[in-house]
Amino acid sequence: MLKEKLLNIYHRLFDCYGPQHWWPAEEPFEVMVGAVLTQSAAWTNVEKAIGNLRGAGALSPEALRRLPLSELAALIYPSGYYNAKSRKLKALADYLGGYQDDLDRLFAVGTCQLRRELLGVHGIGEETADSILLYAAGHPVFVVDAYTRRILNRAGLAPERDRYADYQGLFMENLPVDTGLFNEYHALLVCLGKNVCRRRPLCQQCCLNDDFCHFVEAS
DNA sequence: GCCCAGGTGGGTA
DNA sequence: TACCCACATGGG
Repeated sequence: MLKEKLLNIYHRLFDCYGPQHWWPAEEPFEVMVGAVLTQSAAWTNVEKAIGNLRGAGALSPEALRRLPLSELAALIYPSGYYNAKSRKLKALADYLGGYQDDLDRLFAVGTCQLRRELLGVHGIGEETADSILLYAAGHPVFVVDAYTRRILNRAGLAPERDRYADYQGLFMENLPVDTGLFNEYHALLVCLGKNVCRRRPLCQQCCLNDDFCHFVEAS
């Protein structure tokens, strides 16, 4: 029942919005940087920050390690929380140094161990770790973000406990464990979240007025 | 001027 | 474990 609902929602979203081609980045390291910078920030601001990094030739672990903290903060200024995020990017770059910046080697680490390691890095929490696992490393883990929670709650499919792992389990225990599916599904949820009730949380009123019902409640 | 965006870490009870 | 708060820019 739940399996069918989740798959139904996915197919409706895909039919409406089409493939999302996530993550919007040119290479895995850019995905990792973007995953940190997008924390509680609008993606348009993140794009500016990444553009600054690229323009400064700072879009590599080695360059980030070499760059003074204050200069890094200045480059990522548009993404907000620039002091906090510059420290986070330094921590990420330091961590990658332990793998000689060899991302292929890093991504070859088992999913569970890699996730534990990522969570041990300052500034990488569950969503950021999973975004890196899925969109940079290609491991089949489902990413849970604010949109995912809101939409699931609105659909009456909220798990018993309001915790990251419980939302994640809902998808991973009821869908085929498939990187491509998880990639597209999460991207489509974000797309729906941005297109519906953009200026406010999903609510009773908007459910009556927008196309949210079309995707979720009718599933 | 106010609200919010693809969160996380640290402190406190 | 469960809250609370700091962290900050830019678009609607």
